[in-house]
Amino acid sequence: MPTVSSEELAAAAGVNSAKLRKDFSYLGSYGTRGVGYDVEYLVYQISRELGLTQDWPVVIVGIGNLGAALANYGGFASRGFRVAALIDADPAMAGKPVAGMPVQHTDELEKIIEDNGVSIGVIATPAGAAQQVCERLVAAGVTSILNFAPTVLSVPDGVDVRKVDLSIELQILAFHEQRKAGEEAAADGVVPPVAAKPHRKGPDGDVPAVMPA
Amino acid sequence: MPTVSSEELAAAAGVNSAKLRKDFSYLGSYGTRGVGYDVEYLVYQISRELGLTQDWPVVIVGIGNLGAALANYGGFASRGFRVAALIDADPAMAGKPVAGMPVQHTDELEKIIEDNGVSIGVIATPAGAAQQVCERLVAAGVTSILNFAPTVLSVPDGVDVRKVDLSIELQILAFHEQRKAGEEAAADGVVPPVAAKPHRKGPDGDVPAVMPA
DNA sequence: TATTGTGAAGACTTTCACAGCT
DNA sequence: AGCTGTGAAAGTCTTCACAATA
Repeated sequence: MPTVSSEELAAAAGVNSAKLRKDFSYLGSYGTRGVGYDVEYLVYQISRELGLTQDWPVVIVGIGNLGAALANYGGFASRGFRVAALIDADPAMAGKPVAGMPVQHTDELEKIIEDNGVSIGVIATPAGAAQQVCERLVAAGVTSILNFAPTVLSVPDGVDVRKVDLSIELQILAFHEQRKAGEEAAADGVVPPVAAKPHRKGPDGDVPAVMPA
Repeated sequence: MPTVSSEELAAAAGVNSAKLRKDFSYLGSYGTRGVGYDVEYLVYQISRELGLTQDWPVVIVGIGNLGAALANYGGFASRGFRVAALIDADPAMAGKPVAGMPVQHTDELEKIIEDNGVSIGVIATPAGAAQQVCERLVAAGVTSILNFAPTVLSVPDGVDVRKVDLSIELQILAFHEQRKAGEEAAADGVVPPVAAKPHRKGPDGDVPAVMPA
C-alpha cells in the first residue's frame, strides 16, 4: 500500500477525516491532491516531528520488579530509546545482569549521566527514595523524568516530569464500570446506586468533567 | 483545615477557580456561600462519584516482572481495589507466593472470575498471549480490561479496554526534550534541528495537535 | 476524477463577572 | 463580608464544505 487517503486513516483511527487532514497540515503539506499521502514519506515526517529519528539514551533507577520489567520492555528500542544504564542503590544488585546488562550502583549515577549524555531518567524506586534520586539526576544534567514512584516530585523550572500512576488507569475503568452498573439498574427500574440524587448534567453527557474519558 | 475555598484548591491544583467551581457543580451543590467547601464532605462526595467507596476485586494475569510489580503495588488497596487472584500460564509458577499470595494456574481462570465476581482484569502477559487471555476473561464475565501487553485487543461492545504503553510516556518526554533543544539552538541564532522549514502554527502554540501536552 | 488543504460555521470548554446566599 | 453557583462572553477545537490541484 504505497499511499493512503485521509478517509482511510481516519476510519482506522476512529476520527474525523477533516481533523486528521488539519492536524497533518500543521506539520506541513505532505499529501498529494487526488491521490492521498505517500505512506513511507508520511511515516518519516511524523517520526521526525515526534523525535523518533533521534537516539535517546535513558537511565532506569531502581531495579525492582518494575525497573526490571521496564529494562526488558521491547517497545523502547523501536521508538529511539536506548537504555544506557540500570542503576540500583542495593550493593547486592551491583553487577547482576538484568535484561542482558549489569546493574550499576547509585554511586556511579553522576558519571553515567555525564559520560552518556543522558537527558531522560526513569525513576522506579520506592517512594521514599524518589525525590533524592530525582535531585541527583537533575544535578547531573537530566531534564526530563518519568516517575513511577507513588510520590509527587518537586523539580526546578525547565525540568519536565511525567508521573505514571498505575492505579489511576484502574480507577478510570472502575469509574466506567460503576456507570455501567448504574445504567443497568436504571433500565431495570431500580434506584441506581450512584447519582441517585438528581443534578444538572455536565458538558460531557453527564460524565463529570473531573474524569478523563 | 475544616473548610477550603475554590480559590485555595484552584491555586494548589494550578487551575482557574471558576472552572473548579463549575466542575464541582456538576456533582451537586456541596459548598457553602461565604465559607467554602467542607473538606471531609467534599472528599466523600468526590470519592463516591469516582467509585472509590466501592470494593473492586481484580485479577492480574501474567505474573512476570510487571505482573509482580503490580501485585506488590501499594496504591491499589487505598483506592478500593482488591487483588482477588494472580494467574499465570506457567505450571512452575503455580503455588509460588507473590506479594503474599499464591499464583494460580490459567486453568482456574474462569472459576476465579465467577467465584469472586470479578469485573476488572489486568493483562500483563507477553503480547502473544494477550488476545486469548482477553477472550477468556470476557467470556467469564469481565467487562473492563487494563492491558499492559504491547498489542491492540479486540473486544465485543460493552467491554472497556485501556492500554498502558510504557514507551508512550517516554515518547512524550522526548518530544518536549527535542523542543527544548530546538529552542535553545534558535535562541543561540543556530538553525533548529527540527521544524527548520517554516510552517503554519497549530492551535496549541505550535505544538502539533497530535501530541498530548 | 479523487483527494488535499483550509476558510468559515458550529460545537464545546473555559473564563469572567456578578447575583444570591450564609 | 466573603464565597459559591452560574448565565453570558470569550476562547478553543472540531467539522463542514468546497476551491485548488495532481
